[in-house]
Order: sequence, then structure tokens, then C-alpha cells
Amino acid sequence: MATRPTRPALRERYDRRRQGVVVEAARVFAARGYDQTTMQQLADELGIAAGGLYHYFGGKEQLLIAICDELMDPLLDRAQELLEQDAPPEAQLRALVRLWVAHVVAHRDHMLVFQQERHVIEHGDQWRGVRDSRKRFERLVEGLLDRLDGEPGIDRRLALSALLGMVNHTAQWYRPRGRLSPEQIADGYTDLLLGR
Amino acid sequence: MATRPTRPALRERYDRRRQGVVVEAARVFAARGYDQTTMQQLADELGIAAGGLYHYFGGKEQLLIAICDELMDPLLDRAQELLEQDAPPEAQLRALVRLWVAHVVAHRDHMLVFQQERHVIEHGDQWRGVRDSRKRFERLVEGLLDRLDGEPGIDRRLALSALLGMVNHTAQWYRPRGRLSPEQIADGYTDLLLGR
Amino acid sequence: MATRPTRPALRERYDRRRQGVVVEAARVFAARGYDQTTMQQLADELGIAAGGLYHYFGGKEQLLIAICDELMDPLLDRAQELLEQDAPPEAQLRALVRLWVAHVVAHRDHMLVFQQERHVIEHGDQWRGVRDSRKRFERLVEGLLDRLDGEPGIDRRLALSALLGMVNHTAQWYRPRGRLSPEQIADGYTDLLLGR
Amino acid sequence: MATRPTRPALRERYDRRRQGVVVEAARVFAARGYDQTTMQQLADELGIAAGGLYHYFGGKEQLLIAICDELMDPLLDRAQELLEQDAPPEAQLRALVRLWVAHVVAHRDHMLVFQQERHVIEHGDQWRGVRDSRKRFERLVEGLLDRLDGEPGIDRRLALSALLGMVNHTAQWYRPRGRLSPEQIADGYTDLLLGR
DNA sequence: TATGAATGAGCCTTCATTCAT
DNA sequence: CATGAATGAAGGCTCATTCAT
Repeated sequence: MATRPTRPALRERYDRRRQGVVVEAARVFAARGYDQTTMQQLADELGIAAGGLYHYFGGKEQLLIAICDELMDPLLDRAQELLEQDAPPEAQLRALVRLWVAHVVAHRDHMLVFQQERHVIEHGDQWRGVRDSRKRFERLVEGLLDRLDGEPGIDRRLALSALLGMVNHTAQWYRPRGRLSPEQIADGYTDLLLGR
Repeated sequence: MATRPTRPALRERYDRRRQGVVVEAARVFAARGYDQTTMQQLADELGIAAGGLYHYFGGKEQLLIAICDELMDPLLDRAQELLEQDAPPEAQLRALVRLWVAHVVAHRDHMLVFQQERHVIEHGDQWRGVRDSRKRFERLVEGLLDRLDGEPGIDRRLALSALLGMVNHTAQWYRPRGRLSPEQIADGYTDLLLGR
Repeated sequence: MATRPTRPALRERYDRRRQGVVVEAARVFAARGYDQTTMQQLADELGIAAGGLYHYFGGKEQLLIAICDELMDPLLDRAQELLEQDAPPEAQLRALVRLWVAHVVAHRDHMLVFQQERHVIEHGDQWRGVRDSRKRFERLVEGLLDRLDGEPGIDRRLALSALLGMVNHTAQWYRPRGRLSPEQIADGYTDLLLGR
Repeated sequence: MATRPTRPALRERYDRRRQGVVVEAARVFAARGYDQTTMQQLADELGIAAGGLYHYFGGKEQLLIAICDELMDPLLDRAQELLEQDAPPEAQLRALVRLWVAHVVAHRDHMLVFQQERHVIEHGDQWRGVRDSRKRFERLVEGLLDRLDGEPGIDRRLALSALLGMVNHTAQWYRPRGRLSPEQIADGYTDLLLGR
């Protein structure tokens, strides 16, 4: 039950399959809803037996946690990386929003699941990691907004909330091959925020 | 089984109680999640027997529909009313966002449930009414944005999505007795959009 | 709860209504099945409130008992009356089958309910009366068959079972305004039994 | 959820168990009544958990359908087989009634359930197969009766109804180790019908 | 590893019955 | 007498999870 193999060759295959399960689960959960999707349905879509899922995850909720981790961890990493560089706040903001929007549209299903299950994430020890990641990311954005020069045309906390709202909402309407590229979308948001 | 009484006196009491159930359900569903809440728990919080809920609603899903209707219908009505008046587009936008934000914060629980169950609403005939209301509201806002004067600093469709994102997201962070009033929040959003 | 009024005027109305309930219940139970019919449905068809039924019957099962009593009691009475008369066995048999078939087709719904709920009737003290009536009636027919003259072409017990089977089954196919009258049907059965 | 395994070895075991469930269900339903028997009680008698029943049947009603199919299908098959042979009508009738009575007494429980739930079978698409089988069987018997030589002493349609009534009723009184064998019973019925 | 049969707890819903009005 | 809201005890069914093979 969810014990990672020790031999490297096996471990690699194991990790690859586990990763496939997470992606497929995100897709199905996003479409049908986490609670409305049975482990059986998920297994069917993966072409394996229901019991087989338990080789990769201790249970349904751990699968949900994995989806959220896969969403938050790389985003947080890249954002931190970016902010450690030395650049003017406005340029950093533009770069961050690009990064962020790109991540959101690349993980649309993860995002939709994350938003659906917001109330679950707020409670319980097993969700502490996900909760902390989210908070840390918001703090990063908040700090960056505070470093922006000039007279703020809008309350800084409100600007943060607005930005969170619009970027995250992108997952709900973005379609690949749409009229606007992720970069154009991101820049649109940044311009809005900077009053351009 | 959810049959509205015919006698006026009884009907009034029935409607009042039904309304109370919807509000309480929105509160509990928002906190615990729709799927994670049992009809028993809901009944307990209302101080009635589980079976009693079925005097007012045909089932759990109809209760969810009622929550969404109670959210969308009055918003749509008031927005239409406002847009029928003769006023400059910018003033109408400001008024509309105020109205909208006020409605969202007054129906925070409804909104949270609505967002949680987005994927359910997208499918099934019983959800057609709710889907249509949402689309109609978005069209109203879209039309208003199109009537704004001047050089748009941002793509109009993107502005719509951004506005939807930030306003709806308000339900997730707004707290009564917070630093900003709903009006201040609404005006902040409008200013952002108009590049002020 | 099912207390018969004492004042004659009221009692008459009460009895009339109670009788109407039994007939309607037989009709609905025969069509939908006893278990598949709710007290609410029954009340709806009668145009009264569900609670109102309990003025006439202590409960659903007592209503079923009343249906069975209304079926068996008059049949048994008339059969006994007939058999007390002085007539040749063959003539008595013919008369009895006529009486019986006429009763069955006049109480088709009662019969269908009675047959449906056969397994319920077999158990429980509250069903003793109905069970005894049925047995007594069968004994009457059995005794009459035993008094028939001549060489029996068929085992007497088997003849009894056959007769019970064909007459009771009549309830399942007889239609008013059909090709054969109840009397013709009855005589057909008698002729069959007597080898005519 | 009632999905037949594909691998032959598993399928065989599955079919055997499913068959066992049908037989046991017929027994319990005949004794207690279909509606009065809970899936839990049935599972208890089978020594499995309640949920386990749903591996073999989609639901309680499908179980009932299976009972009826198991009753009607082989009877219809054998009757058709017999009637395709070249033999005088009277001999065929005798053979058919023997076959029929033998089937009824061997499937007493199935028959009792079938008769109990007559009203259910009459309605609904899922019952079309059972309804058709019953009708087809009756047509077979009807056709055979029409081919009988000689002056009919009784209306042919009435003879059919009488035969159906007496044979089917056999399920309600026949006991193994009774005085008469199924063959004797069958021949008794045939003699009755032929005026012997 | 993988399978799928089996478990058993729990959920939504129904419904006979009661009782305040 | 009549009403219909309310109760509460089940019942059918689902589904995450386990485990023998």
C-alpha cells in the first residue's frame, strides 16, 4: 500500500505511474467533482483495477493531497526563485504574473479541484502542508505588491485579493488555442493592476 | 413531498420555513461542503427530524438548486433594473459593481457553495435554469463593458473575466467588520478596471 | 382513531365512508400492489388527507384485513345458506360455482389483493379470522364434491384444487362486457368438473 | 455492480453464485413476500454482506426479474421443443401439461413470487421480457387447444383460462411426498380438460 | 504487483403514523 | 371530524477499502 520501491529501476516506473494517476485524477475530479468520482471510475479511466490504486496512494484523500501538492510546490519554488533575483518590483510583478498564469493554465484541472475542495483544505492536520504553501505564496505576492513604487491607486490588500481572484479564475475560462496567449492574459492583469 | 400548501396562512409559514432551510443549508454547505454534509446533520442544525426536510425539498440536489436560485435570481433582477435606467456607462458600471459586491458579501455562503459545485451545475437538465441565469448575468456585464467610452487599456473580454474573478473571489475573503466596506471594495474594483 | 360513532345518524355516514375507503383501497392495491401503495396515494385518490384515513382504520394492515373480510364473509354466508337448502349435489354444485364466480368477478380487486398478500395472511394472529374463513369455504366445497354421485373421473382432492385454481384465477382475466357472462363461465367450470 | 467477469474461470464461479442467489431469493421471497424481505435479510440467509448482493444484481428489482426469467425461459424452451415434434394434439397436450406441472412444482417458489408480484410485472419496460414470455407461453397452449379434435365440450378460451388457473395454482398446494405425483396431477388436469 | 470479490459503514430517501391546530 | 406538518425507523444502495489469489 503506497510503498515506494527501493530498487531504482522499479522506483522509476513506480514514480512514472504514480504521476500518471495524479494527472488523470485531476482531470476526472475537475470534470466530475472529487466526491462524485468513485475510485472505481478513476481506475476504469486509467485502465487498471480499483484495488490497484492503493499501490500508489494510501487512500482517496491522499490522492487529493498529491494533486494539491503538485499544483502548489512547483509554483512556490519558481516564484521564490524569481523573487530572489535582483530586478525592479514592476518587472518582477510582470514576470511573476506570467509565471503564475502559465502555471495555472498548465494545471487547470489541478486548480479546479483545488478550488472545489477549498473547504476541505481548511481543516485537518493532513492539509497543513497545502495550507501553508498557499499562504506562503500569497505572502510572496503581497510582499511584492508592497514594494511597488508610486502612489497606489488602490488599497494594497484589495489589490492582492483582486489579483488572486482574477488569476485563479483564469482556470475556469481559459481554453488552449483561445484568442489570447497565457502571456497576453498575464500582461493584461498586470497592466490592470498597475493602472496602465 | 415538497408540495406547497394552498391555504394562504399555511403557505406563508411554509415559505418562511423553507426560506430558513435554504439559508441554513447554504451556511452548513459552505462550511463543510455539500457532499460532506449529510441531510441528518443539516436537520440537526435546523432542529428538525431528517425526514422533515423532505416537506420542503424533493431531495438534496433540489436544495442545492434552491440555494443557487436564491443567489442568482435577485442579482439578475436588480442588475437588469439598473441597466434599464438612463445613465452614462461608467456610472452604470460603478453602480453595478456596488450592487454586485453587496450581493456577494450578503450571500457569501451561497457564493461559496455555488463555486464549490460549479462542475455539477454544468451538467444536467435540472441545472439549466441556474446555468442560464449565470450566462445572462455575464452577458449583462459584458454588454456594459462594451459600451464604455474611450480607448480600452485592456482587452474587453479579458476585462470581463478579470472582473468576474475578482468580484466572485470576494466571497472567500470578505469578513463583516473588516477594514473595507463593500462599497469601498466595489469602487476599488471599478477604479482598477477603469485605470484610475 | 377508528372509533365508530354512537349516534345513529353519524354512524351511518361513518359506515358509508368507511365502506368507500375499503372499495377504493381494494382498487388501488390491486393495481399498484399493497406495499407499493402509500397511505398518501390512497388518501389522494379518495380526496382526503392522509391522516383522515386513521379515522376509519387503525392502520394499513387493518385496511387490508377489512378488504379480505369484505371478500370472504359474504361469500361464506351465501355459500352456507345455499348448502343448507335441500337439493341434489350436482345442482348445488352448479349453483355454488355460479354464486362463487359472480362473487369473484364482483370483487375482482379484493381477490387480486387477497392473492397478492397470500403469504401475509398465512402468519399472525390478526389474520386468523381471514384464514379461518378461507378454510371454512374450502371445506364447504370439499364436502359438496364428496357428496357428488357416480364414479369420480378424477381424484376428489385434485378436483377441489383444480376448481379453486380456475375460479380464483378468473379474477385475473375477467373483463366486464367480455364474451362470456359470469354465469356462462361458472357453468363452463362446472361442466368441466362433471365431465360434461 | 453486476458486471460479469470476462475470464472463464471467474465467470463460472460468478454464474454459479449468482444462480445460488436467485434460488435462495425465490425461497425467501415466496415465504416472506418480496416487499417484506429486506436485502439485509436475504444477505443474512446467504451468509454474505448486504453489499455483496450488488455484485450479482443491479438492485432488488433485477433480482426479481432474474427469478421470473429463470421460471419462464426454460419452460418456454421446452414447450416449444415439444410442440415442434410430430404427434397427435391430445398426446401433445398430455405431454405439455406434464412438463408444465413438473416445472411448476420444481419451481414452486419462483411461481409463488411470480404470482405475488403480478401487478409489478404488468408495468414498466424492464418487465417487457417477462411479460412477453408469459404471453408467448399462453399462445402456445392456446394454439394447441385449438388443434384438439372433436366437439369441444367447453369454450376454448375458457378452457385455456381454466387450465392456466389450475396448473399455476398447483404451486400453492403441492407438497413433495404428497399423495399424488406431479405426473398424476398433470394427467388429472388433462383428463378434466378432455372430459375423460 | 495486480486483480476483483467482498465488506460494512453510512447516506439519501420513504412512509406509516401521530398530534397540534 | 379533518388537516398536514412532523417524526423516526428502516430500507435500498453506494463506495472506499481490504485481502485472498
